[in-house]
Amino acid sequence: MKRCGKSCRLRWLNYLRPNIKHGEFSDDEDRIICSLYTRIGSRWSIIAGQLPGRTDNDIKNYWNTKLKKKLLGGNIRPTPISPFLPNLTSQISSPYDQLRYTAGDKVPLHRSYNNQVIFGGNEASCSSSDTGNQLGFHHQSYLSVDDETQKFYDPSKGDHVSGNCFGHENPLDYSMEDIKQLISTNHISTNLNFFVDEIKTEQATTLYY
DNA sequence: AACACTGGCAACCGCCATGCG
DNA sequence: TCGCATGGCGGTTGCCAGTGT
Repeated sequence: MKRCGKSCRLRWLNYLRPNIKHGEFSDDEDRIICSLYTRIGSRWSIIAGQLPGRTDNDIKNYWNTKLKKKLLGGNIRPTPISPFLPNLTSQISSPYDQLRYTAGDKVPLHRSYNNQVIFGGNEASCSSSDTGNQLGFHHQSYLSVDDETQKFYDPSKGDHVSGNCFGHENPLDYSMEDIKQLISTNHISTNLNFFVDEIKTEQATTLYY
């Protein structure tokens, strides 16, 4: 057959295997893919795990060829200016982010909340510390999501905070438009990757979930 | 009709992890 | 512990059908 074992295996896994779903993705599947992508980036195998019958390859192709364009209208916009945020005046502390921001720039798509930066569901706290570190914010505390109330919990206040950065009461509630906005910044996976790097190098000291 | 261009998708590549003798 | 085979994964390539000129 002029095929190596690995190639055959791949063919089986991605195409021939029973119960593989071929054809159009449903709106629900779109939503799940988008939601997970904004949270974990291009971890296709994990995303595929949430979509029975879909393979990682399938989802990767779908994202790259259709979904991304569908969401962004084929136009990946440059980082927009968020109306939420104050000007950055603090010192940039991360060499990483010096490539992206300079003092006085505005930070995209994160609402400043008592010097906290918020985005993204349960990752809010890690993202806030991440982004905060990048941008040189000085955090007094972090926000975490309370599993029972599904609200952010601010330890510094000892209280819950309603809503997410898109104004939804449930911090885990995102519309497609929200996700579209998040992705369009082309910023999220970078943030998460940066944070993962911090974990790897043991620079991260606090992680809430 | 012929050619160029584009988009979708299966397949490939390279790297890393794991299992096993 | 080492070396090899295999598996898993994300990024990329190349084929091909459809579309435009």
